[in-house]
Amino acid sequence: MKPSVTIRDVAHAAGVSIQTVSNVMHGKSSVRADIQARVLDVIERLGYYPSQAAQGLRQRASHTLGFLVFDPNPRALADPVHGEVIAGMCDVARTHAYNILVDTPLIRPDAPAEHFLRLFRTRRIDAAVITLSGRVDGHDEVIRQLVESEILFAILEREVVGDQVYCLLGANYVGAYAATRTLIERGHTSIAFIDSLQMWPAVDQRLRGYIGAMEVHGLGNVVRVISSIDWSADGGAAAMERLLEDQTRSRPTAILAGNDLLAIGAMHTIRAAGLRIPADVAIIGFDDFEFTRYVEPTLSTVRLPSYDMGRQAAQLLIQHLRGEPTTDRRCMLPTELILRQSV
Amino acid sequence: MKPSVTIRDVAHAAGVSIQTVSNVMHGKSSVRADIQARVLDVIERLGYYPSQAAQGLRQRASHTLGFLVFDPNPRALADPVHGEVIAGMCDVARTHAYNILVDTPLIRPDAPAEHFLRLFRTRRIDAAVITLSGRVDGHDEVIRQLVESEILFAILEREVVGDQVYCLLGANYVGAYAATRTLIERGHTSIAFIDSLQMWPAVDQRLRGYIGAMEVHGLGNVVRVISSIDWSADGGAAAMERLLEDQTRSRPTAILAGNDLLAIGAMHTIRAAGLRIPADVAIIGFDDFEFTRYVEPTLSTVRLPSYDMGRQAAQLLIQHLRGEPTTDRRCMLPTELILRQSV
DNA sequence: ATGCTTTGATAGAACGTTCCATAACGCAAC
DNA sequence: GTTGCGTTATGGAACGTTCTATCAAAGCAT
Repeated sequence: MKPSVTIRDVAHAAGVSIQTVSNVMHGKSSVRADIQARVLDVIERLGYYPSQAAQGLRQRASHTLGFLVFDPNPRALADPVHGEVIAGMCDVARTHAYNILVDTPLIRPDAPAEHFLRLFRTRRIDAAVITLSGRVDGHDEVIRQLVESEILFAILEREVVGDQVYCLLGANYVGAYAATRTLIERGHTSIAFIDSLQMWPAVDQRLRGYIGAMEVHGLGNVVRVISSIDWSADGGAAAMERLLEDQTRSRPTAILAGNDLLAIGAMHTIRAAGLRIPADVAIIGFDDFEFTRYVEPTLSTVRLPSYDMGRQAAQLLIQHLRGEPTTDRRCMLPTELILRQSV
Repeated sequence: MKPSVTIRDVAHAAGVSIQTVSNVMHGKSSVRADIQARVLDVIERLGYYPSQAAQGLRQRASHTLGFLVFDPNPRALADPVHGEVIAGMCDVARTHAYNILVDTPLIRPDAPAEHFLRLFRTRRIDAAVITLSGRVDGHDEVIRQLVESEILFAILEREVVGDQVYCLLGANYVGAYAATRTLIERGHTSIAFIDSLQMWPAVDQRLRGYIGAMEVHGLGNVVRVISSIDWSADGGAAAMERLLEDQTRSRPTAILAGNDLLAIGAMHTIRAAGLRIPADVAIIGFDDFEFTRYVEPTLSTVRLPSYDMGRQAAQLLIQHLRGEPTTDRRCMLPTELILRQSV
């Protein structure tokens, strides 16, 4: 490791003061044109890059945003949805000379938010995008601690009130409404919704969107909801079985599933029962997982704006950090209905 | 933002010197037990967290590893394989008090590696795990620049020589060999390999593993390779069509595909031709994409140790940074053959 | 020429930590 | 009571930058 070039070296080589070099780098104060050119030339020649640590120390800012996934599963970061969020954050961060740090916490039951808070307290990150996924009991407690710590963060798919909190929400209600309406417009009148017992706030809105559309189109009295025990394909398959076995009501001709995994499970059950998709039963999922494009028939779904959420969240946080005015603390981003063969 | 507690505050409140507090935090030099207890108590009470920036400045180390994806596609980070690597890195990093910074570069044709190098030069990261994916012409040039810059990094699925370079490789040869042997053991004698014209070093090894197994089992004269134009499912489907149309040779009864996307495309073609999987044609893919578990029939595949690669890479880099001896610069991790319904 | 404003350059003090060398301490041995 | 020695504690410098305030020079109207 060769000793690195400092601002002092540049100043000396260019025959100016340290401060002048700093001014040239930031363009804050005005510098005479010929001196500026000389300094820039020296910077280029010596290969000077300012030390991030020194800048951070002096400016009391790390110019780094965190992406923090609160999930006990160590592989949670591999979720493609998270990947899209990170990609969106990176895009925005890069244009503002910010960096992205990612982490999943070591969850200690007695202090669940400790690991996250440490990143703020040590001033490793200035702000963070936080998402709580997986089955953890302490979600509300974590949020409480984060809000209490007066830390700047954005949270995905959750309504949280706080002075320094931004909420990024997908338009789950609208998405489910549009999906349901589309099914109705195509002539379906018997449409069921596959829910999950495993809580996830965004899905409440999906359920409501489904119910809303049914009611508006005069189908409020045939609303039909069945719950899977979890978010797995197996759970979806089991729920679908119960739906088909129920002799008290006519077989649904269309399904809206709470997410794509439930949908894929339901598809297996439907075909195993000798029914055709979409001829006998049409189906729409939620989330646009990668596999929706590769199953047969390809699965229609409601796509969440994960990438845009990442972009928007990073944008808001950086604006806030710079003291620029930001739009509302609550930001809803549009979903997209993707129709494929299953409808 | 309330002013943060500094080491000076702690020292003052505990009636000791700054240096003693530092010693207590790091346990380097020995501190008398009663004083240690008193200092720890004050740290706890005041909520002292050392400033990462100040530590980094003084120690000339950021205690941060980068995960850098060289890919022109801004959403490249959303690739689940990358997600697994990140997750693995995070796990290891956390236990050593390191952090993970992720980035994709803004690729300037004249200076492709510039964006990465800047992260090192500004001492934002101490080392990095680098992966080059997607179709970029300048891959070799990037690697050349990185090696030349005498930077510490690990690279995935690529053989690179350099004093400060670690290569993390999946056992592609062995994986392909095992998959082919399994097919042969199940009685297949006409086995084709679907390759891709789009280069990707790891796949050369897969092809060789296939050929190797064929030759060892006396099938060297019926080796059959067909190339897709790219890594897409459509490309795989087209390649499979050509394979079926070829009247000069008997129809293959088993397929080994260069990756899962090619495999999924091939599956569509096979079924469209009225053939059954696996009864008429068995198939094994590569990479274990998520969708392999949800297609029908479920796809057998060779799983790469992405998560372990992330772990191992982070481990090696941190050891190197600490001056501890490391194992070989070239580290090959085992693949896993996952047999599902398609065989 | 004189005073007043503007522009450009600079010196010196922070920022919060760790490294280095030195000083104080306690205790046993002479 | 001095000497010697190992153990603990500390003061001051350094890390590389930016902030604040000051100062010199130059421009402009009177």
